[in-house]
Amino acid sequence: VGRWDLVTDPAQQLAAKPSFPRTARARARAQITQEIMAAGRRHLATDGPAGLSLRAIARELGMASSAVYRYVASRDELLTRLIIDSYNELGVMAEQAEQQVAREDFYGRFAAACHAVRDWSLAHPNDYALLYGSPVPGYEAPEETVAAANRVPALLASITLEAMAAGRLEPPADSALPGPASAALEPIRGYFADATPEPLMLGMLMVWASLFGVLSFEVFGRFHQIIDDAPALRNAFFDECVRRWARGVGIVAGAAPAT
Amino acid sequence: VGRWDLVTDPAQQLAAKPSFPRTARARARAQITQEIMAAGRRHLATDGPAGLSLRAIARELGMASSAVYRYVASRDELLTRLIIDSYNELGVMAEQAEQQVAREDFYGRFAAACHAVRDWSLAHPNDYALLYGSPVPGYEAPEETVAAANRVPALLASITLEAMAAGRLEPPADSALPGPASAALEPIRGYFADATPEPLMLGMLMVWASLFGVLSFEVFGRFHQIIDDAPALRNAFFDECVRRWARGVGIVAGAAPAT
DNA sequence: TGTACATCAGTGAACGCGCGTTCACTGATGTAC
DNA sequence: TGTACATCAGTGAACGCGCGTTCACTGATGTAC
Repeated sequence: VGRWDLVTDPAQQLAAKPSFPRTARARARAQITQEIMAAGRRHLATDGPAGLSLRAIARELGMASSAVYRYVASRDELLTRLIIDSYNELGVMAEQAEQQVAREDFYGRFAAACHAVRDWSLAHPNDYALLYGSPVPGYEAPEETVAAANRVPALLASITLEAMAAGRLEPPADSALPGPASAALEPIRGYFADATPEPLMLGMLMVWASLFGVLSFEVFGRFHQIIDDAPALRNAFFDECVRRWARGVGIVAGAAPAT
Repeated sequence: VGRWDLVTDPAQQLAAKPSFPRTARARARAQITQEIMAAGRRHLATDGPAGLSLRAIARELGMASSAVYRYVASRDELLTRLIIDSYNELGVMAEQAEQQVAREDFYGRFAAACHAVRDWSLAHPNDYALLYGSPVPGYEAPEETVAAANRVPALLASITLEAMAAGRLEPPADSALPGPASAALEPIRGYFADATPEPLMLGMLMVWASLFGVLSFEVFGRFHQIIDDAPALRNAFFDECVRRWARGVGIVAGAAPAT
């Protein structure tokens, strides 16, 4: 199914460092590093990325501000690590939820992934803002982040592509893309099999963007006084969105599974 | 067409203050106020909302930092005014573009509005971030902003509703919403005529969210290495998005205008 | 098992910077008679 | 038209706060022989 599965395994990333700390020092180091990250995420949650401060973290952990530099090279490096962590946490959430649905229930898998993304986003609004909100001024995300960032779109795409391979996509009556629109997809063409129809590729991109469009609105409070705040109703609204997104790529709820 | 036209007229807002400055003092005041706002937007553009600083603005205008307080009560007040200004600028852009299309060309009007929003967003990425990016930590947008914020969704909705009234909507085969999804729409029901089908209302919300979802991705650089960076191709991609959004609410390109 | 040396965590002071906001004050502009 | 008073713009110093990062240093932990 192409290059989508380039997605890095978080376990693999950790394995880059010696797999388990042997000495007391190494163990302490691992633990404190984690405490720093956790404190960082807590600060993110109250002050936003611009307010993330090494000094504040040091204060919270009861150490001198200079001591943090034993664990983290700079504020930007900490940001990068927090970003990668969050992307992976979100990705794992979505992948696990999707795994628990019967393989041939493509709509169910799609919906499970979307809902998992939403649940994580609502539960971690500031981590969400870090990933999908305004870029942090003066901070340029390094390439290490892209693999983690791709997990969710890769998951949604692979569900769709598997459904297509299984002949279970209800082809939406989309005519071929006009030339320039087709050319616009050039950078990602390599990710897909040649047989993948371009309108479907475009549909997948739109699903991805729309999903995070709706979630941004919901997480950032822009649905206030527009959609009822009650969680059950919000959820029902989102359900309808999922249904339409799925339909947009030809995945239809309740389509007869292979018997 | 309901309450959508509650939208405040920016001219009206200005008219709250004496319409035209008579004395030299008043004229100077108006001008300097505008310079402060302009400098504010420039700073927003380089440092983001969290970096908006009254001192920096004062420095840029060559005045003492305390002098700014003659014009602006606080940093938050300045933020609010910048937000309202930006919303109105964006709204005016979209409305003007939409106005230049023949009234019975509903798809054209819809597309013109979407493209105008996009053009403004790409031209003013940091103003865009202020309006549609992460909320500014510690800042709560006051109610005065909502009227201005509603201009764009109101415009898109009114195009759709006019098309419906003109019998020019190709009704998408959407079944009625399930109960909870229907209940979720309660807060906005009053904005629409009773005859407005609920799936259409939901469709309009999704258009709104998806539009800004795609724009956030584009403005914040998340399409980099995914969609070709060439402006013409980006534009073609967006065109396709517009087509699908329009179709989602039953507005079809090239549908025969009334003859 | 014991010792000598290297590594590393953590300290506290310092540098140099920025911020929002207040306050007492000067001097110019506007207004009422 | 001229004068007396009120209004307002703008100053500069100050308060109290925060930040990232560096540096020389102490003392504990790890390692090679």
